[in-house]
Amino acid sequence: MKTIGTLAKELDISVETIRFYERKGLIVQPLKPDSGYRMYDDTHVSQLKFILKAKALGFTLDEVASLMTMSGNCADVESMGLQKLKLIREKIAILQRLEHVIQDMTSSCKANHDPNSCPLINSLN
Amino acid sequence: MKTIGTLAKELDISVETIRFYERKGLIVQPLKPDSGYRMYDDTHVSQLKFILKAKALGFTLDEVASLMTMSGNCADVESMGLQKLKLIREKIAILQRLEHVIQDMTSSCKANHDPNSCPLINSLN
DNA sequence: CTAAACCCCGTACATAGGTACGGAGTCAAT
DNA sequence: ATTGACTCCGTACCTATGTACGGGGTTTAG
Repeated sequence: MKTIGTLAKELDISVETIRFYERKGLIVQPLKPDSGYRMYDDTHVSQLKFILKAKALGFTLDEVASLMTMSGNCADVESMGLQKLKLIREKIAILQRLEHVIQDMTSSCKANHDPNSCPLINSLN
Repeated sequence: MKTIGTLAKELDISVETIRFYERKGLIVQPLKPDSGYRMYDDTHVSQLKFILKAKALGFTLDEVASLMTMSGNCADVESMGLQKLKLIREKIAILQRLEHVIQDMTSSCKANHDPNSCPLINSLN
């Protein structure tokens, strides 16, 4: 059993973040003995690790909450994963188009020798 | 000379957005004759188009503001473009890693026939 | 002339995911 | 027993980019 500060240090997040997740309903408030202090055990640790991993995969906190209640239904989980995958691929496509546009623009800057004009700016005009 | 509503419609943005850009210092408040109404001409139109194009390339409003004052210095503009390019490429790399991870996870969901466990959830635990 | 449509300004609200603050209670070490 | 570190709670604040509201003045069409 550890206090919130110890847990926070262990997971490398802030105390406030843990309390925030609790308020959001992502984790249940743990037992608070006489002291009134939250006391956490390994169950809480793995719950929080789950949240952090899912977050790292790009799931929003609301989605993480869904994932946690969904654990029984693999099909639902898969569908959520596929949806996220679609979103990720769309984002990649957009960014790659931007990459090319800006690549071209900066290349023309590099090739430019006219001090009185900037091709990048010009292409925005 | 057009009023703010006409301009907004022409650019397909809201009146509030134009006023917001003005407050942010991206555009200068235009002349306001007797009526007190903002009156815009083609200069304002092209300024706003510039902003919208730069925004579409992923520049933040603060960066757009810099770009607008930077127009004389092509090297500075290029450097900002390159910086943005770097950021875009980093984002792409992260998303591609995520893409593969989630792809693998959902694939193992599809291959799963155990109704009592979900590989995606398991890999988060 | 009147009513609808438009514009003014300042301010509050929205999102997502936290972060910070302040006053009070508790715990651990000396 | 005191001191410093820790925790409690509720609430306000933060970023970025707008959006919405409300009470008032203006313009324009009929």
